[in-house]
Amino acid sequence: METFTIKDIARELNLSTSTVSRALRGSYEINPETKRLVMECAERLNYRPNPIALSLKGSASRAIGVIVPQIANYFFSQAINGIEAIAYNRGYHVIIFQSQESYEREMANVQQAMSRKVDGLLISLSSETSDVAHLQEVQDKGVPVVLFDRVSSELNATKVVADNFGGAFAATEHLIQTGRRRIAHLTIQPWLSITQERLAGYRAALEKHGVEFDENLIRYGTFGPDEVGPMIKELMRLDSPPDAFFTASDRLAVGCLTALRQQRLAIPDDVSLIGFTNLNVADLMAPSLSTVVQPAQEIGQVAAERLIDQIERKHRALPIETVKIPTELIVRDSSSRTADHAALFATPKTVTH
Amino acid sequence: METFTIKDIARELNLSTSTVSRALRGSYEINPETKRLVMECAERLNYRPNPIALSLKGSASRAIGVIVPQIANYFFSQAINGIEAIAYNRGYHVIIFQSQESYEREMANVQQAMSRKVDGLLISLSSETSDVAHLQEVQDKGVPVVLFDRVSSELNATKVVADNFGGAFAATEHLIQTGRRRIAHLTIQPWLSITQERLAGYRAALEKHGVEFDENLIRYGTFGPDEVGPMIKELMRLDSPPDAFFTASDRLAVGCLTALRQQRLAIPDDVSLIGFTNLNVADLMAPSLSTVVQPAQEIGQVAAERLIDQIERKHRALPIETVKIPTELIVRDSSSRTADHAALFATPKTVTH
DNA sequence: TTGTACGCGTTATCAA
DNA sequence: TTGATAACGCGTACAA
Repeated sequence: METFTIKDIARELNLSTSTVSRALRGSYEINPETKRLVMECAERLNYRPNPIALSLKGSASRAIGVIVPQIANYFFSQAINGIEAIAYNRGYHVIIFQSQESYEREMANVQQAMSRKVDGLLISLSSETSDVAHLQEVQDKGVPVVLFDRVSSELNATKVVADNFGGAFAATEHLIQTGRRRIAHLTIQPWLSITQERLAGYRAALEKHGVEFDENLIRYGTFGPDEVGPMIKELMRLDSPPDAFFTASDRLAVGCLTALRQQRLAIPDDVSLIGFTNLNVADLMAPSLSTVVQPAQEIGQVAAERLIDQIERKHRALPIETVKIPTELIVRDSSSRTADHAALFATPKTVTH
Repeated sequence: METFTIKDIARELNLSTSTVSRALRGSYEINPETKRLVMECAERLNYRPNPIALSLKGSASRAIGVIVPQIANYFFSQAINGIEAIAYNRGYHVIIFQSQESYEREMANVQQAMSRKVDGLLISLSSETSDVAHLQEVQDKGVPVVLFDRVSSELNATKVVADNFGGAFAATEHLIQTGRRRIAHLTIQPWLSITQERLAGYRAALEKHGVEFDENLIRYGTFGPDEVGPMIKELMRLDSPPDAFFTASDRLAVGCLTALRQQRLAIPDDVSLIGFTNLNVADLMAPSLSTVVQPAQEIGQVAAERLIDQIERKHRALPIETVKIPTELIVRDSSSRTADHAALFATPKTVTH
């Protein structure tokens, strides 16, 4: 399976490369018979245009750059899955970069993506990023940018996000409706768009139901595995400790559970509501936890669709908008959990040994 | 942050592009003063060589292709994370392709990677792949190939895999030592290297301890969410049903648990051993399940290191070898699980409401 | 020590 | 309708 160029076809047919090129891309006036010959020959030789040469020439590279903070994160890997699926169907390749939550590295990524002549850029901002000048520059060069999940209001670009407000609202309301009043909210860096939207949803639900908002129950940060424990301990030592937890990530959820276990603390049966996880994680956590499921894959798909739409109709002005993908609240109530748990941990009944 | 070329530097300094090129790559005899000037100017303009032009020129593209069956799979996303980390440190970009477990698409991926002039290829075979001629061709063109996780014995290339035999052996032996004799093994496609190695480890452990091997307890396949249930039901209806499960993937593990729950079947407390999951999943599954943890990230790192070593010392013949990365067996015994579980599901003691 | 010219694969422009 | 040529950015023989 050698790789043939336009030259090979030209030589084969005693034509010039330019004629072959025209025939191949169907453009311009050309002898139908010549065209047929070229197409036939290209088919026979399994000719594929060299994307590198195309990029160098300045035309489309048919590659899109994707910059995420971390690949090894269920949300992002699912999102990338969605992106890749759409990109593949529409004939694009995906070049992946990790910012590792570093602003420096994100800027380097953007430069590298540009120098690789990507046709468009899909990015979820690092947690360190507040200034978006580097993305503005990309746009200024005429390369479409679509933000997803971690977005910035300072950039005038299409954004695709989960309905963070709605998800947080539903989660909080559910907790309130099951009798909780002291709902701790463990979340990530306060300046991220997703953090703010979730907090807003949380507050709105409290307000609607006349539950007092208590700043002491909110914890922000990038918690390492060893930092969640002390934080939980601190919360539980409050005069009026939490009777529920609503966390902004599956990492925090797991950290929270682990901490409670290690400290041999208990919270009421159906209280702990784990927010914003991915569907697979939700499955694994079942039957113990309720969950707001993030539509990771769908976010990736929609973002990729929007980006490619923009790439392919650069001339027309496409509307810049923010697309909100709905979240899903999976509630496991006390009874179902107890039943599940009973089955899982019961003494043997079916098996003898 | 415009992008400057070698030409800009040449014009700026009234030099020819070739002089600048030489100065930049330090090669050849060149006036130290000129070199200094060029370097200084390049620094000032934040010059970055255009990778596209480099690739077209035929020299290194400083990109490596990574082909995996699925990105949205904990194992592969972690592996990619490891790959990207190493690649980044050594100045390479990662272009990702998904074969979606399709042989056709894997071949297309390989072609695309080649036409993007990757300097090397890292691949985990699709489950449909048995013929590796497409990879042989890549090697024949002088492009290094490293296989990881899902490898083929038919290709003479460096391979990086988990110690599947050892992990399966340890897991099975643990089950036997805790009194189990009817250990079901739920696994994936029988022709995959990893499947065979794990099965061999399982059998070796049985043999060592004089436990009879029963073909009826082995189940192969690509089980969808709805297929695990019936399979478990079937197993439990055997005259002598299993008293333990050893599964080859976290998906199967979760499917198995869900099925047991749904069917309200119970197996003894510390019996179900879940094999071959990734560390994060193991965390989530705790406290209920013992686990053989796959060193996904490390596999990715080692594979990337080997590949880049081969890329950068193409001239010397590097040894072709198979690297086995150890697995880790995390055992949760009955008592710890009970304690964990008690903390997690206990009636409230710390919280009043 | 430095400059000129060519080629990598392709497309666009202009001439035939 | 087709062919020759320049250009994209770079490295490198070869000439100066």
